[in-house]
Amino acid sequence: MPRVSVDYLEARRREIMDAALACFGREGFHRTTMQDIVAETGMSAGAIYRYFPAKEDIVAAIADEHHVREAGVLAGANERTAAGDLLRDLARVSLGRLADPHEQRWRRVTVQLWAEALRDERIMQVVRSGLDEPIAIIAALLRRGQRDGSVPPGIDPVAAARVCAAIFQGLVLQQAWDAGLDIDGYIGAVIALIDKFTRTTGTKGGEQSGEVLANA
Amino acid sequence: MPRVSVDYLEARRREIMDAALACFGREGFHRTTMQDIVAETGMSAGAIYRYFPAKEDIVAAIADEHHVREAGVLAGANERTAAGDLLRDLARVSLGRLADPHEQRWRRVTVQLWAEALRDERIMQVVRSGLDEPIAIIAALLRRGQRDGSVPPGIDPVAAARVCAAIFQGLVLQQAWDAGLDIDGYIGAVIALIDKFTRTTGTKGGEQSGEVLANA
Amino acid sequence: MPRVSVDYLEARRREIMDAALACFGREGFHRTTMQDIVAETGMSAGAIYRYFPAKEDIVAAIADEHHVREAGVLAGANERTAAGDLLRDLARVSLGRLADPHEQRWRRVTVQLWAEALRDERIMQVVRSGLDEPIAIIAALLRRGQRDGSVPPGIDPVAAARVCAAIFQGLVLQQAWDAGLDIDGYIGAVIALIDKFTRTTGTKGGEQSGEVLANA
Amino acid sequence: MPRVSVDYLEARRREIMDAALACFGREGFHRTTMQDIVAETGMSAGAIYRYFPAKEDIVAAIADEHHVREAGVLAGANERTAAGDLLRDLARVSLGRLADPHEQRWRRVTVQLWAEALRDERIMQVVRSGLDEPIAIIAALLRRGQRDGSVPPGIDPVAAARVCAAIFQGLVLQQAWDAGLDIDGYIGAVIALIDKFTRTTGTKGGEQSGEVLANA
DNA sequence: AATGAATGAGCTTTCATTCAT
DNA sequence: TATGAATGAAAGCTCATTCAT
Repeated sequence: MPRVSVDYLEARRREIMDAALACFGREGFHRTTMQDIVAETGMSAGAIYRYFPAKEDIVAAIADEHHVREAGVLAGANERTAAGDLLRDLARVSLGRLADPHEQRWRRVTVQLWAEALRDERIMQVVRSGLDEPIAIIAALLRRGQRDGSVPPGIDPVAAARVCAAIFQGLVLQQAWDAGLDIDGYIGAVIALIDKFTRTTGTKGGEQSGEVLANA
Repeated sequence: MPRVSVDYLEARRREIMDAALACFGREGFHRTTMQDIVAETGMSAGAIYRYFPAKEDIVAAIADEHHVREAGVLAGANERTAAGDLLRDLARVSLGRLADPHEQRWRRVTVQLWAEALRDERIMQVVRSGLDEPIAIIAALLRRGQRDGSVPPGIDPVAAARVCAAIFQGLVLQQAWDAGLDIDGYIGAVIALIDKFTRTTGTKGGEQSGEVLANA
Repeated sequence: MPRVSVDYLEARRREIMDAALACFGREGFHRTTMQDIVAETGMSAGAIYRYFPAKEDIVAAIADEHHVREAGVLAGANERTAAGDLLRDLARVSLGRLADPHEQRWRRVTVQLWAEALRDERIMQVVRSGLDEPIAIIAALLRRGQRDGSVPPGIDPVAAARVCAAIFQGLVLQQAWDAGLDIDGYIGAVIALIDKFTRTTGTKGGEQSGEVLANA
Repeated sequence: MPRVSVDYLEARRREIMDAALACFGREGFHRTTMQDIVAETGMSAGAIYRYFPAKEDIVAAIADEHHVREAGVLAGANERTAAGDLLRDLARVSLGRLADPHEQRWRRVTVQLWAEALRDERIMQVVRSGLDEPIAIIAALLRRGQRDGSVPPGIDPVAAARVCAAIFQGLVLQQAWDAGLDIDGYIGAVIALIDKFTRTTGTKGGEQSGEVLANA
């Protein structure tokens, strides 16, 4: 019989992660001290260690949550839509999400995680699967497009998928550096690129609604 | 009259920066201790402090050098070549450079710098000008292309330039995570994209030599 | 009218002390945390503090129990038996008791108490009376032996009693370090020593039964 | 080329160990904080960590030194003297050494090491060889005595050697508890015991000089 | 009465930097 | 000038104890 509800424990964990997210975004993982997180949460040091055995585990938990959030975006991408339409939708949704001010806190932490992955295998696995999964999905989508003729043949689908991922990553980075970045303009340029790259199959590319994806 | 020659001082500075680069690439800025750098150089702690007043200044010097190296790549890009050709060359040269094994050490440090910029204004200025300058150059190039009809109108040149930069940044990141990445494949996909995007002006896109740029 | 019976309270106290004994034997007083004891008992932290106001008091209670157990062994030693016989019986009973596997848990804790006595006056008093009482009993016994001629004159009875105590203490220590120690062999050597030291008064030393002592 | 002489480094290490010895004797290993040792040495925390990588290593170094000191006492015991004489000399020298006020600091630490051995394998090995080596030496000596008839047959030499070790250990413990203990009286009782136990071979036991042992 | 989450002082250890030699 | 031993503030983490529920 737990003295406090599972919800309560979850809420506490959330509080800590939110506080850590704020601190990490501000100062980075290494410059953020446990005291900073203690101060941000208003809890005591001991309380935090009840939920996370070490500072490192808070970072790992942040990395995991990051991954879960990113992974959700691509969840509906296997639909039977035309490749070009799907690509456009993916671009609109995944890039468009960066415009949400509620998500802004995560941008800076994402970049920190990229760097941290280089020296922490645990985080590397998380961020790498955060890259490999989208690449696999997009490559499959491009392969399908090549079969139905909407995507030019003679292009390595995986390499092209990497480019798509890069277009996403670059925006994350640029927006982390400059929160005021014109994301809609960026999306416009990306859509234009896709339009040129994929053969439109009836519907006009630039006017697609984003509703092909379930969880927009 | 200086006791030791300027060359000697330069050489020592280089030694320190090389050692720091190795350490930073391995462990990141924060996990690298001055003792690590001391051990890597074979010098004494005191000697290093004679060349850099603080650890932070070594990082800043690394950031500066990083910027100088990156900036060089775009130096010859203002030529009067067709926009599409120039873009292809830029892609080949700047992306192709990442394949050079001698440059590999820098990749991991570059990603570290991206993260570090978020909390160090000094580094932010360096990395941001490392982004803004290419964007300005490419945007100008695209604007020229739009004027001569080789680049589609109705696209924000700055936004499109950002996408180009993102394509570069994403590759840097992906290669930092996986040194064995297929860079040539990636370049192929990028060139294909450019081919679709720009109207070829006589010469066939995919066969351009990279010699338009001076310092390849 | 008490809510719970005295027996119940006693039983819980016992549980705690048993758990503490197990923990202390394993990890020592200082390395044992209250959480260890909580886990070992299966009770809550609060419950334990209801029975012992502080960790220190558990240690003190253990010390007290230790003393009570040891003191019992010598209880019947004032009998009017010949000094040599009594010494032999004391040796057999007090040393022989160490062979009891049920008592093994206490050995390691005994050594811990010896060390702890050096910095805790409360424990010092307990362990010192655990030494002084046997010394007084054995010294009296030797003095009696000197009067009746069975023990050599010209020997300080207290010093000799200290040697007897040492022979006991040394075995405790050696067995704490090595639970597989040959205790019977050790007892044999001690008996041989006593045989040489005391003049046998009719009965042959080595064949004495241990039943002179009441609580064997 | 070391900046400071080896002697200097040795001296610094000594200082730390002396300070630690004082602290450990006063408060035990666990209650002694690094700050205590810092204060006792007058050095800084960092300075101490230059000589010992962890607090545990100071304890281990103390244990090692303890062993070296104890081992020295038995070094000359393989002489061709009569077993009884050798035993008496061993008793006089090893027990007598405890009377030296300069050695008093070690007594309390010895008892701490006994307890610590129970939960630290590294220390266990040191203290156990500090027991096993004397036992081996004394057992050999007793075996020799049994061959030449000066020691009673039918006694397990190893068990008897354990008893001798116990007589030493017991005195260490009792003196740790009470620095004012009458050591000479104790030695007298031990010598009397040896006299009864071993057949004197010409010289009268009680009058032996302690000079049989080289390093008294 | 019992619980166990919370507290926070205090622990060991690290490391950028200094400065006597 | 170069050295590297020394500094000491500050880091991450622990754990005896409390007290709202």
